[in-house]
Amino acid sequence: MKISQKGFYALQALMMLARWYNQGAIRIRDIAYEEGLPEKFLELILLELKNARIVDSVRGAKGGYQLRRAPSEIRLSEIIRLIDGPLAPFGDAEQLRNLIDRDAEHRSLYRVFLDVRDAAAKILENTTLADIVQGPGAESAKGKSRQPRSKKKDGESRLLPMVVHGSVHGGKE
Amino acid sequence: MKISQKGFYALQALMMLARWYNQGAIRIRDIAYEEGLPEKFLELILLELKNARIVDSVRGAKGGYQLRRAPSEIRLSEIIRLIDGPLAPFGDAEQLRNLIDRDAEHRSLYRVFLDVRDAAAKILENTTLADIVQGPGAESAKGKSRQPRSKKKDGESRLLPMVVHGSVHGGKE
DNA sequence: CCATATCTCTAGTAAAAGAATAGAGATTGT
DNA sequence: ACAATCTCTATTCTTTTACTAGAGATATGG
Repeated sequence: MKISQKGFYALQALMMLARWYNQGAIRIRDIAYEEGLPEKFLELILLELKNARIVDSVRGAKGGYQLRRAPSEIRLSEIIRLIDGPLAPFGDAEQLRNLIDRDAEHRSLYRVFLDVRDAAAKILENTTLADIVQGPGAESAKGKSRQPRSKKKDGESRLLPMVVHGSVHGGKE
Repeated sequence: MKISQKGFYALQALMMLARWYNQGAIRIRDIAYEEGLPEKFLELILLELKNARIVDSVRGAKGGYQLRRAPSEIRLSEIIRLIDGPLAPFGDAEQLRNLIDRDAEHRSLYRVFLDVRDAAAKILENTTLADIVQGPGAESAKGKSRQPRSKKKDGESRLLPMVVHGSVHGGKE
């Protein structure tokens, strides 16, 4: 199993959305800027995550993206499988199980591959976005509560809006 | 970590060499034929394995390849690292450890990646060629002794020589 | 010592995957 | 209406993967 740059971008973006869970939609541009990702590329990634029903979009002005489920309900395995394919280091789990049954000559090698994939799956199935972020979306069993995030200074993003005329858009204010 | 076709070919070839451990050199052509691998490609792979001191070659007529160490001394991790790179699903272990120290924002994600790589490493470091073959090279602690291999019928390979005028070349007869 | 078998080594190449970029279209807020 | 956003299709550039080709070096056997 290999996590591509794209897969890593997806995870970064989702971590950010998890931190802002339940606080309204965030624009692609802001995610790209904050995480330092190529905007147009991120666009495609978010679209893919949307089609996979992991995130939701709000279109038009004041639009953006948000998680469709709680961070604790989104497993890393799901994201990685979507973007980068099977967790197995060679082929996929089903294929490996078939080969273990049918190919006597290489059976034990395939078994090792399957063991590796099971080990990876065990970790990634049991880790959710909530486990790897701190912030609104973080209340799982495993996050040992690390450093609080640093405040960003104000640019033109909607992420830390001035209090001048209202709070964060999308929050049920 | 992803095992490429090339990596799989390497493992197949080495498994075959392990089965024939201490029984003399085997020609590229025979390995390719027996395992159904592209000969010229396998040539490059074996060369790489040779430069990495995993196999040894005998040049000239009656030449071929053989393992340089006992199958029980050749770990799958070594082969996979050589052909397909680091076992980590993203970057490599050292890089991940650095990022865990320095990148507070993504620390816990990197930690998960490192956990996955450690799990894979644990398996692959502890599995040797002896564990996945049956035959002369198989005497480890874990192989649960599976089916004996099927005999091949005689073509023009040196693998099952006629007893007509001498035994297998390279054996210390 | 020549012919043949075999490994050695350097190039090349076609296809796929990876990592974006571009731009027009659809929707919504004001 | 108009600007801000997401939506979607296409295109491009680079790297990696998976080979293939062929000349060179070396050993064996006769």
